[in-house]
Amino acid sequence: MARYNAKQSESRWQVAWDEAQVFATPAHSAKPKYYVLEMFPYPSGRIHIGHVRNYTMGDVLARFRRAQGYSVLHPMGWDAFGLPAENAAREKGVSPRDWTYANIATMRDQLKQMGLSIDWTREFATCDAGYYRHQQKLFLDFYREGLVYRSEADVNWDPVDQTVLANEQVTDGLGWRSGAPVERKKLSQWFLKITAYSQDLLAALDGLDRWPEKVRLMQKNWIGRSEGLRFTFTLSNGEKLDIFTTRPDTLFGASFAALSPDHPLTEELAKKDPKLAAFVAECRRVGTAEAEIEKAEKLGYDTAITATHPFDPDWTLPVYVANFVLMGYGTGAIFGCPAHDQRDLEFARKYKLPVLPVVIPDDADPTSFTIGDEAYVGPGRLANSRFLDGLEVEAAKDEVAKRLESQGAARTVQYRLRDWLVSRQRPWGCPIPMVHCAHCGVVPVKESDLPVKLPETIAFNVKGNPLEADPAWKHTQCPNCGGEAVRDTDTLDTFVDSSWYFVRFTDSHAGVPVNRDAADYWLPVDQYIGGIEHAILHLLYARFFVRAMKKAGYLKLDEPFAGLFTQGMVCHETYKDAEGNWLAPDQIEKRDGSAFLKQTGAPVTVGPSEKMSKSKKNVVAPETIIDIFGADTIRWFMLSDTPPERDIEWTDEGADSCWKFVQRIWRVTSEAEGLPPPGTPAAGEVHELRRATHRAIAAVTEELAGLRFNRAVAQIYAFVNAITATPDAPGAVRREALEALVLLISPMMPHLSESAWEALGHQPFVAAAPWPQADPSLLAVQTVTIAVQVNGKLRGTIEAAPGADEESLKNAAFALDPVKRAMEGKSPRKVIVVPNRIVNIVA
RNA sequence: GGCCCCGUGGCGGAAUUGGUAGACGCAACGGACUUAAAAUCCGUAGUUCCGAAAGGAACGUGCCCGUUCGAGUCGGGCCGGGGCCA
Repeated sequence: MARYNAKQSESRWQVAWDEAQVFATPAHSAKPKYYVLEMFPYPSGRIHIGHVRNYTMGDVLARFRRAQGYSVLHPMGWDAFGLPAENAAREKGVSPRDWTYANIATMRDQLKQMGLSIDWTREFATCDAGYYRHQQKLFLDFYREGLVYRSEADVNWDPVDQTVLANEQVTDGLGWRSGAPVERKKLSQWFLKITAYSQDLLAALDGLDRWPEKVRLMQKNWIGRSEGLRFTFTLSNGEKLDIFTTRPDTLFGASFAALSPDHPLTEELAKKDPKLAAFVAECRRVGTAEAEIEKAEKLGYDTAITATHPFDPDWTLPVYVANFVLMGYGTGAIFGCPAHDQRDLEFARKYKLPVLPVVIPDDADPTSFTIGDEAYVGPGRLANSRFLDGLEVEAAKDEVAKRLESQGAARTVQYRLRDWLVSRQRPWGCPIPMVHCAHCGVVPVKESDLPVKLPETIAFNVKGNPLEADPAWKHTQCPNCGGEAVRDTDTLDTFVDSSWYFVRFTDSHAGVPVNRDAADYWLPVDQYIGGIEHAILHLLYARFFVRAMKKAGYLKLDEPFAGLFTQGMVCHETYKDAEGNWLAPDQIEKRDGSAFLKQTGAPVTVGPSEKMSKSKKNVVAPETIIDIFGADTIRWFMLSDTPPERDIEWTDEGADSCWKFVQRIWRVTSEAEGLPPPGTPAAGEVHELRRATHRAIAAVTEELAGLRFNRAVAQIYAFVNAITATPDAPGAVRREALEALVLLISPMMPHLSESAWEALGHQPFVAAAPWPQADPSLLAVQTVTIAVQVNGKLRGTIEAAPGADEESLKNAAFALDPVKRAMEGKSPRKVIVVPNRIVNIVA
């Protein structure tokens, strides 16, 4: 019998599926719908192994649900705008458009070689004008709905590259490309009003019961709801200062008040105080990332103004401008209680301000309790706080709020979530469809003039944003007055592109952003699969977008993704030579458990397994694996052993063993001679292989439905072992087993299973064959093995019919030799019998 | 610092959710087939101790304590690793 030739078989079936349009999804179907989606890739150039893992999982699910009788939508597209294309353009002198589309062509080919059951008729790239024109329309609709606004905002400014940087592009205060110190700069920017949905985005998390708890928690923390009190200080210069605090209970521990450097009052004071102006400028030198501000040394500037304590007209607090107070949070002004807030404490220590504890832990002595280097933020009772003394923290908060409400204070809810700044000073993105007119101000582009297309050629030999430097593109007429005007030269954050692509897939060719019928039918996505790195931003933005699109009349949907699965990364051992240079796996050869450089035989240090990355060279190219073993082998590897949410380690041995298993299945299933023809009933035959078959069907079905691919794989191994262990099973039983095997592996190893299906005498396609059904009568066990314990220690087992009565089980247990030995000189005090499980004799 | 997750053979991992710990796979070892190798097939295998052997005993899921007839699973405390927010 010939070995299975994966290469020939795989390309043959890929062509056949394509010609027969097996995976094209009809717009309408009487079947129930199932929308499975993997996070679409950025077209970086080649598929990497993380993509393989992600798309294999999605494809298994798509094929499984299709076989179960669902109408499955399983599309693919390209998250095609973004910085790498600009870098390639700058470095290689190609156009970002050509570079991107060439990458897409390569990667599409690679995905097809994986045998993914994708409806390619729905494919699009976000850099297609046919996609982003609709995004521009959505932007204008959101503008009309009041969900888009323009505002001054602090940005991280790279003075060398003359560009705005995202927080992630700033490391240790330096720009990631230029290495220059980043400055804070104010620019007029476009915002999406995600905070209009803070409460809804938070509350709706509870309903996402098919999301990982971890992701829901991360989103919850990100939205960051906190309840607090807004009240007013009267200042010595006669002004009022609004304060927000989550700890009104600590008001008697206050030792200062502090303003943000960006507070309007600060700006006003700075006009008359050059030293303060200099201090503010100094604060702005740090980037905008909160973590960075947090890490920076706490600095303050004493304004010489004082604030009157709301409960004591004779008690005044110094008012500082402090670098750690954020204008974006609360009112941009705080009162500082050093004893119970770490930042306030650091500030107070530096400026020698009093630190008075007012909350005493229950187990501490109020007279001796002092604060050292750490603020006390735990529970306790109030002290040193006049009328609050003795109250618990929560009661004290209430009491303060109650008393201050008469002075105009209000209990308020504050969120950490900020509005979404979507302006990017980048040329390879979706142009913002707005025009700036000297007479009319900011004017939306007319819908009939959409799309605002990117220029055909983008010049990269300029400082700053090439769109800004392109007069032909930039200058236009005002849609309002027809006079001279300029386009907004910013483009949208690429997270906007990925916030609604899953909607577009429901009808990628519609002349409007959303075909309402298709969207209503297919959405929400039933199962979304992708990396945990998108747990916060992408998923939160998509959730917001669906709400905004609903408001604009496009959708009736509440949540975009009913089910979410976050898969783990693919890792590999790392290698270094004697000089500490990283080495690639294909440069290494292993002998007797040690590693050597292939070329020279020099010893190699084997390091820990880490996420595959170019910098550590521990990458394995999927196309190489597919070339050697075929797609089914790499797919099987991605599903085996490691639970899908955990990091998986790629090993050559593992790949070999998957390849061997492909061949084993081929051997087992291609021996069809002597079997009765397809369709021969096995019902009525009694054989242990029949029971094994139906147990396997039941188990694999359950594991696949729960996305526990590694356990499904283990069940299939066990099933194949059962088949080879019973070579003389009756023909009909054997046929039933082999057909079940082919059907069960078909979502995971689609090409092999088509070939095996054919070898078993069937017409193509197994990909269109229905999922096997387990016969419940064959799942019932014939005998159960019952553990027998003496004092909780295992002493033996007994075989019994399921549901055997307690008395006979006890008798059988006591009859066991090891039990007799263990019971010597003792008498049973109690016997616990758990039906079908265990007999435990307590002596 | 707070919150959350994880810790099981040489390795990846199972364990019906409190009931026989180590399924399945990798690596290893023994055997069959072969001139030989590869491939394949059959078998062994948690650790330690006793025994010539058949077999038997003790220990065993990061550590300590607890609840229970019974704990990988539940509770408390610690150690180690990771994540998110500070």
